[in-house]
Amino acid sequence: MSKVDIISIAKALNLSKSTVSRAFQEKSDINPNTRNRILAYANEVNYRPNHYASNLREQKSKTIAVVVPELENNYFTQIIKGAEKIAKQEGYHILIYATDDDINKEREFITSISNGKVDGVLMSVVGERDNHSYLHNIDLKKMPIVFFDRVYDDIDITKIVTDDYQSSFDATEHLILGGCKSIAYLVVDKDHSIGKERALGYKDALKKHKIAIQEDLIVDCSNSYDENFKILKELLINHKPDAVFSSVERLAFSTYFVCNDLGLKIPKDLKVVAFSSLQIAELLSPPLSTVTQPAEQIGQKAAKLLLNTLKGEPQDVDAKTIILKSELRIRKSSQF
Amino acid sequence: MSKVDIISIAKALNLSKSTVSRAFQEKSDINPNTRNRILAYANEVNYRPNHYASNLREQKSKTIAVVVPELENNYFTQIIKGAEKIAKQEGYHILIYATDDDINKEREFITSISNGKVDGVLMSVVGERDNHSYLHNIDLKKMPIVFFDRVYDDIDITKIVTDDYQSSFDATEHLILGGCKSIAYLVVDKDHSIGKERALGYKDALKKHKIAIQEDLIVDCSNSYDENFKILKELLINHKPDAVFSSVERLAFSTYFVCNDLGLKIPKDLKVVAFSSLQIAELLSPPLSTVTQPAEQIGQKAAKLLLNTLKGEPQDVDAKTIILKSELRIRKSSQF
DNA sequence: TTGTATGCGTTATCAC
DNA sequence: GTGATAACGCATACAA
Repeated sequence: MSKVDIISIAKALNLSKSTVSRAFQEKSDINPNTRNRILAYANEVNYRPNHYASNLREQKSKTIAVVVPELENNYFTQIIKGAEKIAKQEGYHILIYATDDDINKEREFITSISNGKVDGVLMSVVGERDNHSYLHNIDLKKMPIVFFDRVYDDIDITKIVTDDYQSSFDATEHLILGGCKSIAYLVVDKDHSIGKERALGYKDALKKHKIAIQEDLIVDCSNSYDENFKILKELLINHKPDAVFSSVERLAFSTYFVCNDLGLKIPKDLKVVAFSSLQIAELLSPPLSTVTQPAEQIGQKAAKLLLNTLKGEPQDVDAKTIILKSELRIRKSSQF
Repeated sequence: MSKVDIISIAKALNLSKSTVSRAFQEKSDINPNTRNRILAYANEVNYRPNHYASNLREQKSKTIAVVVPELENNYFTQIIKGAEKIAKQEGYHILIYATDDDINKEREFITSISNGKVDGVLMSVVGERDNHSYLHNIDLKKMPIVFFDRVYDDIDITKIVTDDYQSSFDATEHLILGGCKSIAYLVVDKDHSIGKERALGYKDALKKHKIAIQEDLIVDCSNSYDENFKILKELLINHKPDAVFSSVERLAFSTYFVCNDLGLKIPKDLKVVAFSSLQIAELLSPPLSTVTQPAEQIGQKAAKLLLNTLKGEPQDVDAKTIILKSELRIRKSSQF
């Protein structure tokens, strides 16, 4: 199989390579006949335009990156699915990257792709606590970024978030109205914007109902499954909360495991509500009450905004931060 | 921010662009001092090598594609995670594509990336029934492909699979030994290599124990959740199997939903075992017995083999098809 | 060790 | 409507 490029095609057909190139462009003044002749021959010799070359020439790769904290989470895979759907419509491909909540990985990845690997980025960031000044070295005109879900507030770009404060407030109030007096709040990174927003909703709901905020019940967990198991076991044994509200899906799973271990019954001994987009929440034992974010919609919206930017359409300045609504789905784990 | 490339750096430092270029290569006879001088300046002006250009020049993109049937499945995300881990070590990036079990999407994607978008591909294919002759037009020397899990038998490339026949046999025998006489087998695409392998294990286990194979109990499902719900409801009502063995995770979920709908109790009224890598299988109601494939390991192995090929290392001819072992994890859903 | 020159395969700008 | 030619930014063979 010898190299087949526009030059070899041109030679075979006694044309110039410019004409051949033109045959593959949408809009160009080329004779329909010659175009067909070229297309037919190209098909015959199985020609594919060379991405390396056209990327260089056009300074774009028709690829966008999606950066998420973790892949093994329905929420993020649904977002990716949503983004992919939109991207595909426009002929874009998706580069995936999981940061595992490590700011170094985030920085290294964004930096490494910042000159010609992708045309733009959708990102849910690692954390605010960490130093994300590396972003100042990125030319956001050249490689636009759209944040979703977890964002850096101080970076002035388009952001898609959900109404974390309100959902959190509602979920907490739901527990209070059912009679809970001692509600634990689980978080992975207290200093993170999302953790903070959600914590605020939780606290304000407590305040509204005149329940004292106990710092002992605000539990900062880790990324290690084993550590979390210990932390939560300690919580349930020593502080005996009557409910757990988890701002992170997997901490709810850990809570279930700890309850099984301790012989605690959900919801009798402990109510549980969690941020989660798990599609089989209904099948858990017991079915898990969730704050479910519109994951696929987030992915679609984010991708649309990014692609609009890439197309050079004017940024909708009034909509720098877009807020989508989550849904509180009450199931047996928080039944009274 | 004016354009910063090796030429502008060269000018600023009174060097030639080749020298500057050399500073960024690992092995090149460049004076350590000049290299440091270049690196320091490059860092100062925030230079990033241009991927478009170096890709074209080197005819590689340091990117591999991972093609999976679906993203919203722990099994595949774990595989991606495994592949990503290996890829990252070698400085490769990952392009993700979900085919949604549509051969057209598979063909279009593979074809579209086949000239310079990626250096190689890891793929779990859509199906055998479908015409996959498009692969003959792909230059597998130029863009090597490694199949995993679901493969096209007739394409002679490296494949990573699990011991589907044996796992299926074991799972079925487990149900028989517990006293089941009427075991339904759920599959999505009967003609698919995996479906066939798994069906064979199921049938041979029945044969060994002198249980007649009933075609009515071999149920071909679809990709639509609603359709599957109907199909399975019909199965449970009209054929009253005492066990269900699902070759696909999500069909087990559907079975759970149908049982809830019909008021059937698992495992009392129906035992369930399924191929699944769900990490919270234990938390389902009831905990789901699974045949669990070594997902992350598959991803790692596949990536390693592909990267070895890309490095030009000799293919291990004895290992064209690598078989990894799955694990039967018996939980309450198939307890007697 | 460094500089010069060339090409990777396209697309775009001109002429014709 | 078509052809010649110049970029795109980098990496290498070769010369110095």
